[in-house]
Amino acid sequence: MPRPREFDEQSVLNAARDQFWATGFAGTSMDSIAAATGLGKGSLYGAFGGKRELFHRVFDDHCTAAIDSANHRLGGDDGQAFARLTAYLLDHATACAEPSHRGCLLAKGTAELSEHDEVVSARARKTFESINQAITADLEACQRNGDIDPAADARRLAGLLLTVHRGIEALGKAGTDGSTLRGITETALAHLPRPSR
Amino acid sequence: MPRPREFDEQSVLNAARDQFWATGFAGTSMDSIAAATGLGKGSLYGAFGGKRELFHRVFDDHCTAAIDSANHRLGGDDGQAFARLTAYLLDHATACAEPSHRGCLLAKGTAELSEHDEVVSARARKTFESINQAITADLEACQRNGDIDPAADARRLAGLLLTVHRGIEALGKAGTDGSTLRGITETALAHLPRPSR
DNA sequence: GCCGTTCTTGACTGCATCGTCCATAAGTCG
DNA sequence: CGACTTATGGACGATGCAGTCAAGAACGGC
Repeated sequence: MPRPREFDEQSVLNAARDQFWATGFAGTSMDSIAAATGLGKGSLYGAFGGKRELFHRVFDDHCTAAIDSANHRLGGDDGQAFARLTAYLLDHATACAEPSHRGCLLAKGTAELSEHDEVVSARARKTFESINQAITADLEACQRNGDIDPAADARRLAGLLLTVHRGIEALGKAGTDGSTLRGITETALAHLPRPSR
Repeated sequence: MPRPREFDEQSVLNAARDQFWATGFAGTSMDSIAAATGLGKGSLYGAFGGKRELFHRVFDDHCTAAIDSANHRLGGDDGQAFARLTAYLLDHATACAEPSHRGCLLAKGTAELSEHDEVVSARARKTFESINQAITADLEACQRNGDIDPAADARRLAGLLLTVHRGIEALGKAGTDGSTLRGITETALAHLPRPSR
């Protein structure tokens, strides 16, 4: 019985995400989002509630996508676990050095809002934890494959690699070049404990 | 012959820094800075030029302080280089987990503005490079002291440790607890190459 | 004491912004 | 077809914002 929505919710969320991504939360106006999506502001407020709620929604979707990507890229149990880990981290280093790379919305949003918005910080924390688990599972597969010392604590190593992942993001945002970022990633991978054999 | 300034420039800069630190560049108004310092807006504009110039000034001072701190904490050549490095990184991990820790202005400013402000990104890049050099020098001292494999590439290792340093900052902002952050730091230090002896 | 120079204060301008409201359009069910 | 429910789009009000300006205050030199 209701009148159906005329817009595609997902594409509106994508447009909003791009705006927040480019100019941050405080730097983005609802008017600019309305202009970017073609919607009237009434529709925006009616559908999403307000600026903060809209951001939460976008942020949440983005975190989910990041977790899915990590699980997808690192999952599997076919003897290629170490190669997958290497590719995951090196691709990230390369992507972070792209001039067009806007920096992870996860990082930007956390930096800007986590201090004042518990919703954002809790979501970021859970996201990091999920990515950590994905890396941990991959490292455990590496241990079964004989690529990593089975005596090592996979979870601690995963924490270190996640930290490097986030640090690469931070350095990339300052414009550090891609070969440097890849070199750092390679150094991190090279110093993982190998089986003593 | 001119009328002298009534305010202390440094304390005004500190107040402005705290405002930017707490609410970011876009989220901070010149009115709030004026209120925090007690100055009229005319004085602010007269003394510093404008919002962006004021931020640049604050950011620059903050970067200088970060570099000085790294040099001071890591410098020396007395056989304690490894202990200094450990303390530098562990203290940072502890500080990042403090609820009151606002996250490094360097990280927040870079995340928010580096994409659109070449002055900020260039300054951040130089700051990272300077800290990298301080860590490199310390690692070279470690090599001379026999704490690190002298065959290792100190500069590459320093890049990795700087990345971990920045990554800790990012995780801390999401509220990761201190023991986890210290554990990651310890893991990073533990996997540095020791002399083969 | 007087003058010129610089600082201070706060009012002011013009514009951006958040969020609301309402008249209207577009559907659905009976 | 008509009534009802929901979406739309733009105007609107209130507030906030960056930056300017003018009138007066504080100082050093003469």
